[in-house]
Amino acid sequence: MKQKDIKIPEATIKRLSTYINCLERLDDKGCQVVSSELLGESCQVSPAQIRKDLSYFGEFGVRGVGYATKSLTEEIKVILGLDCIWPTVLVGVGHLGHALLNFTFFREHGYRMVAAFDSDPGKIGTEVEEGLHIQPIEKLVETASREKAAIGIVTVPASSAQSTADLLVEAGVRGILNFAPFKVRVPDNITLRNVSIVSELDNLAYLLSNKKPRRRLKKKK
Amino acid sequence: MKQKDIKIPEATIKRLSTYINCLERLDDKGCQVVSSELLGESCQVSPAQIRKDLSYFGEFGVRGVGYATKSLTEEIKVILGLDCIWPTVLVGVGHLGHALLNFTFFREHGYRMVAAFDSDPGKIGTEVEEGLHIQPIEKLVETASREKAAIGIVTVPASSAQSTADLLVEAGVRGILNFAPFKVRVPDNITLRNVSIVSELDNLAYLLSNKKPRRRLKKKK
DNA sequence: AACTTATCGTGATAGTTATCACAATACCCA
DNA sequence: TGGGTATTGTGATAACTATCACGATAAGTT
Ligand SMILES: NC(=O)c1ccc[n+]([C@@H]2O[C@H](COP(=O)([O-])OP(=O)(O)OC[C@H]3O[C@@H](n4cnc5c(N)ncnc54)[C@H](O)[C@@H]3O)[C@@H](O)[C@H]2O)c1
Ligand SMILES: NC(=O)c1ccc[n+]([C@@H]2O[C@H](COP(=O)([O-])OP(=O)(O)OC[C@H]3O[C@@H](n4cnc5c(N)ncnc54)[C@H](O)[C@@H]3O)[C@@H](O)[C@H]2O)c1
Repeated sequence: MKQKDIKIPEATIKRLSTYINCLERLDDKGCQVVSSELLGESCQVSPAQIRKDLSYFGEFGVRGVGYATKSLTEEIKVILGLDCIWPTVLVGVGHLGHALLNFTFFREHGYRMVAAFDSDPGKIGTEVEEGLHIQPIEKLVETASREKAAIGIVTVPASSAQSTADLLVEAGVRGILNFAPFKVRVPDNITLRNVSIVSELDNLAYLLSNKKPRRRLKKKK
Repeated sequence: MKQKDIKIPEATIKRLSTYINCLERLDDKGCQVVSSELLGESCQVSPAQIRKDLSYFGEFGVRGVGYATKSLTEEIKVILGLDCIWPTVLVGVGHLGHALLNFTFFREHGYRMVAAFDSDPGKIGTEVEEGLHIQPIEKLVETASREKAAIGIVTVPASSAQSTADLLVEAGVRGILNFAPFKVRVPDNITLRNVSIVSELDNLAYLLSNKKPRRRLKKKK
């Protein structure tokens, strides 16, 4: 095991999250042991990359054999902090917010939606999910801090993103996942991640418009 | 202007997409000219990074002055291929698909949703957006190729992601944006991008569980 | 026209991440 | 029990990306 506190590449963390998925699927197929080669095949990552990623955190495999599917899954969950429940709140129950609230995957993977807020009076009280009623934005600080929400998801329009983030910080959340196309500012001790679906599509458009049939990039100089 | 065909960092492309956003907001505020410093301030990127990103594609600024807000916006759109319309189809009109279809941002930025498909007979014919009716999945190849769809968005369950991607390829799309948590395989000449919202949250969970109050990362060795 | 100021464009440099290659070693079987 | 095989864990290396520092230069000013 390497020592703690060396910098772990962000890309490694992203891959670990996908490994869990692939491992669970392989486990469903009856695979009790996986090699880095097989796992790599299944999640389209090179075997060496997988071993390197894991080696940042310890030794989880058996040389000559591979990794025990179930226990590796658990180990990775521990690494990512998914072995506990993260109380989460969502602000802005519009189209996207509604989709996220109904995304069962989250619940199955360590996140618990403890409250949802919106500023539209017409939406207050609506049940968006088993036992979860939309609350007025004015209740955010009170409710979120009472529920000890650790994560806040922002799905309000860009123009309200900053004020929403401010409320979440006031309520004591430690991390914010922002879907609005606006770069909000938060204090240093708050972890912020932006998800830009538009950028993903734009990236696709870029690749398509610059890909001439069969052209190969990578030309040096 | 540097020569074409050198490798552009993917991160650069992602940033260019966000620059457009910030530039449009600055333009709304009446800023006709922006310096890399001001733009950097607004989108939380270092001025040097912005200049470097742009320099991959040409010289767009005026030394001692800055960049003309409007024309830089247009230039970046050309770089990303957003100066034309991308006919796009979406498959799987569930919670997420519905949100994406109603996301006006896309329409305003060069993407035109030309068709939406689902396998649920109960959904066929429903109007999801001005003039856009859900079609049966059996019509995908016919409709998408007739409409010359270039991009396909996959929002079906993971178990159907591969077969959906196969249909899109058959229909002649050139790029696929996949939201399902399954690594689909496509031919070499198809551009594929995966969007993993779960990974984003997991990344947040990781950062939160490893951040001790006030600890500073970056310790060497 | 020379001088000043602001800010760009970019080569050089530092830092980060991925790939490679192989020593280490657990299991299997005779 | 010892030799063969498969597959890990990791140091070294290569590739990529960001940062820095400064020369270049356009516009305004005297
Ligand atoms: N729809 C998508 O597919 C999609 C994709 C990527 C990003 N986004 C971004 O996500 C955000 C939401 O998108 P959407 O399509 O769901 O929009 P939407 O208009 O459907 O939903 C926004 C919701 O936020 C609520 N709201 C507005 N101001 C608020 C405030 N100050 N406090 C609390 N609630 C408030 C509104 O009442 C509404 O219910 C936007 O910033 C959008 O750019 C959406
Ligand atoms: N909801 C979210 O916020 C969210 C977030 C991230 C990723 N995702 C992923 O996006 C996908 C869709 O999620 P969702 O929440 O919208 O699910 P959903 O069940 O609400 O929607 C899936 C839709 O796909 C349709 N469908 C199923 N099989 C199909 C097929 N073979 N061809 C065409 N249509 C088919 C279904 O009829 C349904 O309408 C899933 O893979 C999910 O993991 C969802």
